[in-house]
Amino acid sequence: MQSKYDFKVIESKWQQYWEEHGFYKVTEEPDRPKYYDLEMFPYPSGNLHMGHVRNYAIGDVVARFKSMNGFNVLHPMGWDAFGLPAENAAIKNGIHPAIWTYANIENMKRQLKTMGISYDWDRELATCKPDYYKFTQWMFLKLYEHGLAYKKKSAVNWCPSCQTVLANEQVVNGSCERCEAVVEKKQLEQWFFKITDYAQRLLDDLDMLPGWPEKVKIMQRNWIGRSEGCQFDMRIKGRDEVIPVFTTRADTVFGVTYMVMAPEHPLVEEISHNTPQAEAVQEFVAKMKLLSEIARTSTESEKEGVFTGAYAINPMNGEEVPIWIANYVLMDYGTGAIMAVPAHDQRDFDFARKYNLPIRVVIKGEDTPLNGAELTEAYVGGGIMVNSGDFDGNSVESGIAAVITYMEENGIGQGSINYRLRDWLISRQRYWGAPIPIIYCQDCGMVAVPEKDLPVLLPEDVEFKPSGESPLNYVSSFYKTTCPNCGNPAHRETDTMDTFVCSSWYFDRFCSPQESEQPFDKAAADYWMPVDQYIGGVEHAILHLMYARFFTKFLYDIKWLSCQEPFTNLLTQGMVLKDGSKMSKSKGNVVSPEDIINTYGADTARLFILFASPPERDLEWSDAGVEGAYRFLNRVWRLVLDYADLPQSQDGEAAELDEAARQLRFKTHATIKKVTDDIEGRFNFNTAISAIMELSNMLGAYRDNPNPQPVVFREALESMLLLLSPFSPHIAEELWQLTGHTDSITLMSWPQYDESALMQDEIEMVIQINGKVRDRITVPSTSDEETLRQLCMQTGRVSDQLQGKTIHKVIVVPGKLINIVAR
RNA sequence: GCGGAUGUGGCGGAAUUGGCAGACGCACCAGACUUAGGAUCUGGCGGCUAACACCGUGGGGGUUCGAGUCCCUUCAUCCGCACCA
Repeated sequence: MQSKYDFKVIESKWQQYWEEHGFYKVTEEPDRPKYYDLEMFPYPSGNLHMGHVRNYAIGDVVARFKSMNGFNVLHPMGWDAFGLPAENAAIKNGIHPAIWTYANIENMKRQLKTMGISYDWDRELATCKPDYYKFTQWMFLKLYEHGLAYKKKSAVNWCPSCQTVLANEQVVNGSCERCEAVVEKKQLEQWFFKITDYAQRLLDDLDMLPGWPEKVKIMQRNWIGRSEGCQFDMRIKGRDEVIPVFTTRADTVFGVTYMVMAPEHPLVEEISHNTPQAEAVQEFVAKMKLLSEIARTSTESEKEGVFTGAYAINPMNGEEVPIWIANYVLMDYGTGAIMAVPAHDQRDFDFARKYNLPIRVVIKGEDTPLNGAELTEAYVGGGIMVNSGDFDGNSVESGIAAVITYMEENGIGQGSINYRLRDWLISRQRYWGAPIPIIYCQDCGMVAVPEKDLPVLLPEDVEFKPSGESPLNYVSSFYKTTCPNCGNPAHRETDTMDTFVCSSWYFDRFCSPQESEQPFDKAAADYWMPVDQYIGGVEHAILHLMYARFFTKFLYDIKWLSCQEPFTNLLTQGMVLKDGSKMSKSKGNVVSPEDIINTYGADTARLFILFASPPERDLEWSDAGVEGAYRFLNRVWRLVLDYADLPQSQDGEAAELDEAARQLRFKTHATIKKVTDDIEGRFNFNTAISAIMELSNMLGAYRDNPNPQPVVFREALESMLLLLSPFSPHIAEELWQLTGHTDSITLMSWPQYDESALMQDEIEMVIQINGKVRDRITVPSTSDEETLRQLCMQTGRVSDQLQGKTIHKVIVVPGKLINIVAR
């Protein structure tokens, strides 16, 4: 016998077998329970990395496990194939993004296939293919039709050195991730999706997702950032305009001593015009414009501002207060202007102290001074309203309600809710994305491309240069078109869509990826959706998962989907680390999955990565650990080959089991139970694998038994292979065949444990004295408490320990321990 | 600053409901087989001990017959958000 099993031969043999027999192809079967198991599809960067391996290994265990448990499992894979790296490669190396992308997909698919994952490759999709992005454009049209896609002027990240717009993700600490130039803000006409219309539902429905990690839900809640308060108008002294403000602290409205507008506020220029402040205001506004978003809004940067020369009137008490502009007020939250209450808001307090603005206390807490000058910091706690006219005496809570009611009754303002969530900017001035299907006609204005004209195809012959504009601007065959309304000359929108748009509905497409007339077949989606288990990195906790939820709700509203949430259960896997930090080229600590699979095989790679750590946690890569996994599979190999010629299992029980056989049978069924619970209940694959190792260890020990009982042994061996098969499917298939089976192990049912095998006649119990383990006794499992009390006193060690002590109490935990409390 | 997570042998980790701390694996040590071993098998392996005992889950305190697990407090590391009115 060879000392090492030949994984190369075995793995390619079974991969070929599965493929030839169409093992993982699925169709809707209304009579069977479905299970949609999905891993986040990758960006085709060119090579699989360990994070992918971990992601897909986890997903494959789930798929194979569910399949063996009778579910009709949909387990597809595809490519998030639009995106910047392809275009950057084009700029740098002169390779067309499409060629680069498809070559990468080819290579990654090849690598993925060597992993032996149970994908239905017939459903493979790539978001950059016209048959896919046709429907990404369809999604845009539907949103546009329902008023949820709109265009507005907006500040975007602009890299002055690359001469291009950057996505938020490409801005690292205020600088361009590629050239490290400081990113500026630039005003551009941009397309947005009105995700804010769904803010409340996106927030509320998080409660319908018990299968999501609490961490992710909290992050989404914070991101949506709902806050309740009220909005009211401040009149400007001597002018007709009013400035609306939003506050969560209506109870402090009598403490307003100034107000602040964002420097970008549209009224700033108006109100400072013709005042002595005009010049200072213009200077300050100009200065702010030059700053990056980070430099402008960071908590670290000092608060700065200037007086506008204008005054506002507090509608509650008629007081005039100066209007300032300052860096700490943001144009895109609330109304872009605030009432400032320095006594009860730390930011206002800091600002007031710096510019010597008055501070008036209107909430009296315990031991807080009533004189603003004595405050050392803003008082933000609870207390009683003071200096607030008729409202004095109210608590913070009742005061907020009372002030809002008063405002509503007197037409001053009203209760209002604000969200931190912003609309989703989907425009990209890039080539390698789905073109936004809009046409501009001189006569008709903005016209949506009719559905029948989709897809708006990306032209192939394009010149790539970093110009700050979409390369599509320079392709006249694309740019120039005719108006679908009037037929006059018109031009196309040249922005393409953010790739997050493409990934917001791909899980729907997987249900029926061949559809050419519609994005997906409703019946198929009704059968498969929602995704039962979604698995991927936590880095997508907010953006991708929020956008996908938004799309799902929208598709539900327009009656294309019947589920309101796309992902019932979410597993966020940890990172794969090497030497304590993330694998990266710059650190030189990258371990290549392809090398590992070549050296040890896919079964070993999968087994190690699942064994080393539970899935949610970060995983420290260990070459020695991989060796260990490989050794284990070789032990299993030898163990099975040693006994491959055992007789087939017989019906019914073996006549009489000796003690060793009973123990082995107990272990077999205990392992089935443990592995099942670990996979199903909590995805703890590491402990599931360790349980299989224990069973294999016991089988190894049993080989020395002079009187082995073949039926029990065979049951143990076969159970071990079945339990191992979702983790390391190739070796399990091969050994299953070698033990005389003709059907693939993939088609077998998951083993069921026999409750009666888990019954033990005798159990070991721990005896504690005052909580410390002093002895153990083996007793019949049926012993009653009284018997146990007596038995435990009789052991030598216990009676020694009890010398000279009085027993106060004896606690019996059935099946576990006896604790004698003695003093 | 706010929010979240984690902290257990030399290492990765286990202990699921308050009940034997350290399963399983790695590394290491000893032995067997062997011309040989970086293969395989057997045994050992938290600290301190000759042994008994004692100590031990980041630190301190508490609840309990009993705490890695619950409560209070504190430290460290990591992640997310960050002037959100």
